[in-house]
Amino acid sequence: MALEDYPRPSVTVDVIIFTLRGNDLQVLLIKRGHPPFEGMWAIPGGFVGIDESLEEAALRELEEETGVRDVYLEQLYTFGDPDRDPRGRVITVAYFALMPAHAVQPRAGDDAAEARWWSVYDLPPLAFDHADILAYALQRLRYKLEYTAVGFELLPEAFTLSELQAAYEVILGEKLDKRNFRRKILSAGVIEETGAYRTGEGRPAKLYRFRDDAVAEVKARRLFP
Amino acid sequence: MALEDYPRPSVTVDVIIFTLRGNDLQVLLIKRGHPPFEGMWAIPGGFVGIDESLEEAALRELEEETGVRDVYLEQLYTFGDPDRDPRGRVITVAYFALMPAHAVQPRAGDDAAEARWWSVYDLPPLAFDHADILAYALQRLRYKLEYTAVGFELLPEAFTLSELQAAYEVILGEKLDKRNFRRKILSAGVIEETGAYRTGEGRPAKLYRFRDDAVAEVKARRLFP
DNA sequence: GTAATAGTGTCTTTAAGACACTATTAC
DNA sequence: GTAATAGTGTCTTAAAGACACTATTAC
Repeated sequence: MALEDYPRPSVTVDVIIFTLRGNDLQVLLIKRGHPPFEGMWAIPGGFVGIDESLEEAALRELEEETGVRDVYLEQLYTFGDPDRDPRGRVITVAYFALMPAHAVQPRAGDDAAEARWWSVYDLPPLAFDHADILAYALQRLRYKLEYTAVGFELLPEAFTLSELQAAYEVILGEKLDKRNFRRKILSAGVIEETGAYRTGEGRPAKLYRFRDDAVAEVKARRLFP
Repeated sequence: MALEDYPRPSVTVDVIIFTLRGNDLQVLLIKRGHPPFEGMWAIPGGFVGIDESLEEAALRELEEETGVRDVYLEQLYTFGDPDRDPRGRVITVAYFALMPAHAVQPRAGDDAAEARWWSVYDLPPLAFDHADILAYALQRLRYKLEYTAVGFELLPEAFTLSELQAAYEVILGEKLDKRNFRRKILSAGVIEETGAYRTGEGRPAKLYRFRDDAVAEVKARRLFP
């Protein structure tokens, strides 16, 4: 039996793009310029080219929306409910991306009337099943934050420990103890001083950078030894 | 632009079916009865029906190969390299399933000449990119074993602590300390005595069962507090 | 000096990891 | 009794979590 004998679904990639702006965790959404769900906000995405890998398609969409290519990108999950798109059978492979806010000025792509950042804590109604996809992406981001060093992907190259702590607090949605936070992050050996300081109100703060030679994954505590 | 204006790939699901047999971690493979890769071993799978969700397709494949439906099933990853299938563009959504060995007698499905269990530690050459998929599935299984209770899905309803420990050892590929293992698993509160004993050679052993009301996920040790 | 933010140390509790012997059964 | 397997406890070390004050700057 040949490939053509089976009905083929359409396949898209959707890319949830997270960033930190103004001490808030935000996500890039586009306002749909065409039906279905015209005028509603949606996760940016598009069809996978027939000669393009899934990751290439995700990188292409990312670049179309943000002009940026060199960021953290990870496959999240594949959503394939038969009725998730009113136009027909569309399976979407969701990715999520992390980028520092300064790196990017959002642009509206072809199909979008408008593109802007939204706080993950104050989202508009979303098209398709995109609310579910975004909720899952946020859960995964929080989870990874706790046992890997992906958090640094959201910060500029140099940052203070207070800024880093604030980033963790806004993503996790909880307050952290300053002394424990510093002890743990410094003993993990994943950051180093740049030698410079950030001045402003109050005492100047040491600037740090992420060490990309650092082994950034911590062994989960085993449930069973 | 309508859906039909974009070229559509074929979409399949592949299901990596793990079990424990004879103190070995094994996986169900089928011998391909048709080209491409005719005569080679492959992960069971098939095309997604046009009105079928991805999970339904995976459950259907699972049932075709094993006759079993009510087992642990989890989406693993979606593989979509443009040249992973010589017939054309085929994207596959991989799932993995865990089942106790006694539950199942493998059956060859339509496309398969033969189906049998293989030790994950002694696999034949595999068709397509299935060696990569299987390696990734094994990595994920080991990882999940350490911080969730999925391991029980591979065991019969009642088991002894020695059997449970042997299962963990064969999956993780390392020896575990008996006293520490028992202390940890009992204090986790995820199993309970059935009241019965297993007799055989040596001292009879208490039988346990998994408590499905148990909260079976342990907080990973945070890299950052 | 005041306001604002950076930076620092100790104690308690909990879990991990190393380690060796006794108990119960069939024969 | 012997062979075979089940079952049990303690000590040391490492990390988590709770907790409050001093240091440095701009004004």
